[in-house]
Amino acid sequence: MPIHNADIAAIFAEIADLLEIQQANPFRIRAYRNAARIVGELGREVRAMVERGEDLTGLPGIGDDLSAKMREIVATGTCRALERLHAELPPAITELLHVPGLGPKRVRSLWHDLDVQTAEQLARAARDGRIRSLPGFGEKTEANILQAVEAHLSKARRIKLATAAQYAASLVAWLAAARGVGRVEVAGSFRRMRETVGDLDILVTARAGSDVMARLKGYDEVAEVLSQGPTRASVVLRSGLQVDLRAVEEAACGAALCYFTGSKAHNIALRRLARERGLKLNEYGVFRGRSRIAGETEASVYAALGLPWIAPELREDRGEIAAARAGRLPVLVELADLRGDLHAHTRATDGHHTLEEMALAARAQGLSYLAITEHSRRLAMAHGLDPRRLAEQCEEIDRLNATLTGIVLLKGIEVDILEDGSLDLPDSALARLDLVIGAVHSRFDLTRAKQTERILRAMDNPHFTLLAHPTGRLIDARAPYDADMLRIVRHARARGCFLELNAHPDRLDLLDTHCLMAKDEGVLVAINSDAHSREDFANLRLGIGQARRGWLAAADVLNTRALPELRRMLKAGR
DNA sequence: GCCGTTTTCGGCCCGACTGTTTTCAGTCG
Repeated sequence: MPIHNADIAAIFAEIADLLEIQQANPFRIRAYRNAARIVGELGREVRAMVERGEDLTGLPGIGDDLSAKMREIVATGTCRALERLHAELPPAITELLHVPGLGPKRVRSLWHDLDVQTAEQLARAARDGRIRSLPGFGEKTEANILQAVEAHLSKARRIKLATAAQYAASLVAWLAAARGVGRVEVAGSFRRMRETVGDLDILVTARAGSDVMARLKGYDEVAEVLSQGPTRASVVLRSGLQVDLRAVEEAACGAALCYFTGSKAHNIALRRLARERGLKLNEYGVFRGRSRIAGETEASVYAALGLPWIAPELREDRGEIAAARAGRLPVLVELADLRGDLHAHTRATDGHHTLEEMALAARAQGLSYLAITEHSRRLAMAHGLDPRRLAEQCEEIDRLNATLTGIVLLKGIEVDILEDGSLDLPDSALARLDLVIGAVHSRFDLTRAKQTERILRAMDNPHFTLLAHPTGRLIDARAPYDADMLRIVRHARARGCFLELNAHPDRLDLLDTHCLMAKDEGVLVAINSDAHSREDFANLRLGIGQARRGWLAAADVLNTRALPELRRMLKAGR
């Protein structure tokens, strides 16, 4: 069985959990957690690195021991350190660590004193009133545990960024009207534009005597108040979404925004940097001794640490601090840089609006060109186009382009890549188009070798220009198909093709790590809405967020080009 | 377990809130 990075990351995370329950050295635990994160976010396959004999200790936070364990896992599928821990601790006990409110100490005493090993046993013990008698526990704690484990068993998951945005908007408006409140900022993974968020972290600047904490409690979507103090509070909304609110004075706003935006790993790295300079960084500012030397703006905080401001999307401890120190941070692509959109549908297939309606909506979004790329005949459910209907649409586009101002429609197709790597329409039909997007919509179950070959072969078609939603994953709903993304990226480079970053909120595909890979390999990425209705162009901002997380600058994005240059680039690859 | 302008050992980010405690441990972000 081939070992993927996610497998290695899962083993390291499990070792960290088990060590935590054993109350091992916290920094040893952190080393494993850090390694799990590094491996999980790595664009390259560790397996391939091992096979090529590469030195894994070059990865941040990976030393001799962890690199040996990674090689062991690649070779055997497991590692002896984990097996040893399994012999010492019940296998399912790490699940308890993931119940909110339970940490290593409590899990340990629940196991030792009550023989609780699973979430189900925990719920039963709480219902039976057996937990309150344990030292350090009480009735209140027992009730909290019961509630938390029941919520845990009913699987409260991370929610998609676009969904979180809806909840955030109305809550922000509500809090902004509180007495004595200045700024209201949604921080956390939401601000870092992660594709899913686990909770909403909201920062407000507030004068003394502000009623913002009370106002949060009074929000009509609040189902439960988890904690509440003078400067921070946590509530759960009826949707199950947790909201953490933090209030600070204006002078600490920048430091608090840094702290509350994270990521945790980025914060730790910043604080280490501060210590190295004899400073202290916390959510109130940067301090030399007792005097605050920065904190009102984020830029002042970074400046005090000798760094330029770092965009939130980069704050994942993936090398951004070193890049900032070296003056090599990318100038990230922005929504305003997009000149056009290269993937959209109309009523001709499964879209909801006409050609003209889509064109006008794209123009209203500030775009100057829009490629119409319907599904091909294979997708019968979507009423995909055959050569005749495609030709008719092309004529309609010509007629429309003659009357439209400020926007140009391009002729395209989102053609199915069939199982053998051929395309669902004949070359004669593809030849007259401005661009051809190839997409995998079937047979997600092929082996890695076959799936990869299928896509490479499709790219070999001389008319192929752009690979749609390259991994095929649907966030939280469908895993990516198994394919060698590095080979695909390199083949795109060799063939003069491009990769799509599909901005649909369920897709956000390419992933951020693949954007980095494409950039490293010199392959341009097209940030496309895949719009099926006029409203969908708004999703482009999600794609921009994902691209920024992948360190892309405007020059790394295909559709930041003005139309004449874009046409030249599309032609060059064919 | 990692790492180095405090360097191969001895450090490793920092503070808020809760509940069970009579001064703080545990957990979380």
